This record gives sequence, structure tokens and C-alpha cells, in this order.
Amino acid sequence: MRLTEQAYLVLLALADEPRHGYGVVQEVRALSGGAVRLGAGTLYGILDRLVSAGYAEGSGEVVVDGRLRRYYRLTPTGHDALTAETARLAALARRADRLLGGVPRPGIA
Amino acid sequence: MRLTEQAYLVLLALADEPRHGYGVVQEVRALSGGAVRLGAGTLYGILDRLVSAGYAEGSGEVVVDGRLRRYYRLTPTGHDALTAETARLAALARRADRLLGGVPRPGIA
DNA sequence: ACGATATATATCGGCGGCCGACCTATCAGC
DNA sequence: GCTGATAGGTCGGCCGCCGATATATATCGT
Repeated sequence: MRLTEQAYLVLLALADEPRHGYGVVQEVRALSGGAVRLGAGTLYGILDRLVSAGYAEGSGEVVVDGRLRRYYRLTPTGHDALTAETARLAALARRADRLLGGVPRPGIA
Repeated sequence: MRLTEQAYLVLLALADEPRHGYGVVQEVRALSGGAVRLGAGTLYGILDRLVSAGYAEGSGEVVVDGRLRRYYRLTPTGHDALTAETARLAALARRADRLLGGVPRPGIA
């Protein structure tokens, strides 16, 4: 499966503990520094795709304050994919930093 | 403008020096460790969008070995966007590493 | 001489992910 | 009673990605 940045963030949001949909939205917003706000359509589309790919799975339902929470957790496969993608991102960021460090900003200072 | 990963890589490929289309494809492949191979449709679509957004601009045409090369270069605005996006990526990679259990090295990395 | 590969440009249509709009429902606060 | 936050989900449109296709030149192997 192709990991887009949004899908990656959802995986990352599930890394430390199982979360329900709305919790994933909040965690992604926090992880991205407020930059990425998942809409409902985006979230459930990604969640379905992650489950289909075997990267995540349902982890029970709980009723809290009269509201249903549907939890999701990472599978081992999903954790591997997350680790690999994180390594790829880190390597890219390192390369980019090196490239930008050696080249001063052109034009108006 | 929304910066996808492919568009980001194209910007990054233009960071150190102006390149022509085919050169960008090769540089992106190198920068991504062979993972990202831009097709023609992807490349010229991105290039047009970058120019429209004021992030890149044409930088002359040269004929080499009977083949036309159309060069592109970053604008100052594009360079700023690239720097900002790189910082965002680096921050995300750092957060992800910490979350996955990677112990941050004290002092020099 | 011929075909395959690499270089170099560009267009086009399909696929699919993203996203906002919308719907239902409960609870807290004004 | 209304609004906003919490919690679930569907749906249609927009648009970026990508392969296929077209055109053209230079090179290399057979």
C-alpha cells in the first residue's frame, strides 16, 4: 500500500496506544503542530484502507458518556511499515537539511 | 499552494542549481534513494503548478547534442517555502522517532 | 541496417486519495 | 433552546498522480 502523509500520520497516531476515530483526529492535529486537520471523509477512508492493508485493526468498542467509541490499533505489519516510513522521512529530512545548509538564500535578503 | 511530497522533491531538486525537466527526474530519484520515480505527466503537472504559484520560473533554453533543454530555477519565494517545509518535515521525523522509542542522542547527533 | 535504450519534450484520460458538506446523536454550558 | 464539543458515518466533487502515448535525436549492441 502507498503511504500518503495523512495515512502516515494516522499510523503514527496509533503508535503508542489504540485510539478511536475522533481521538486519531486530535492526535494527528497535535503531531503535525496543528497543520493537518483530518476531515471525517479523509479519516474513515484512510482507516478503511489501513485495515484492508493489514496495517491496523479494530480493537473493541466502548461507550463513554453515552457515546460510542470504536477503537483501532496497529498490527505488527503496520508497526513495521511505520518504522520503515519514519526512517525514510528522517533520511530525506537529513539530506534536505544538508542541501539547504550549503546553499544560501538567493535574491533579496 | 499545497505541497505534496512529489512537489516538495521537485523543489528540493532545484535547490542547489537550475535543472531541466529530465534532470529533475533524475535528481528526485537520487534524492529519494530511488524510491520516487516521476513520470512525465507528474513532472510537468508539478512544474506548471510550481510556476503558477511563483515557486519556480523558467531559466532559459539550451540545445545540447541536438536536444532541447528547458531549465527551471527556484524563486526566493520558492526557496522560503522549501525551507519551511523542510523544517516541518524534520520536526515531524524527530517527533516520530521519539514516539517509536528511539532515544534522542544527547549533544552531537 | 536495425532495434533497444537513453535523453528530452509534452499531452491525455483514468484512478484514487483528499476534503468539505451533510446527517445522526449525546452531553455540557450559556 | 441554542451552540459547541464529542462521536459515529456517507457522499460527491476536485485535483494530483501516473501510465500510455507521441515526437525526436544520439548511442550502443548485434
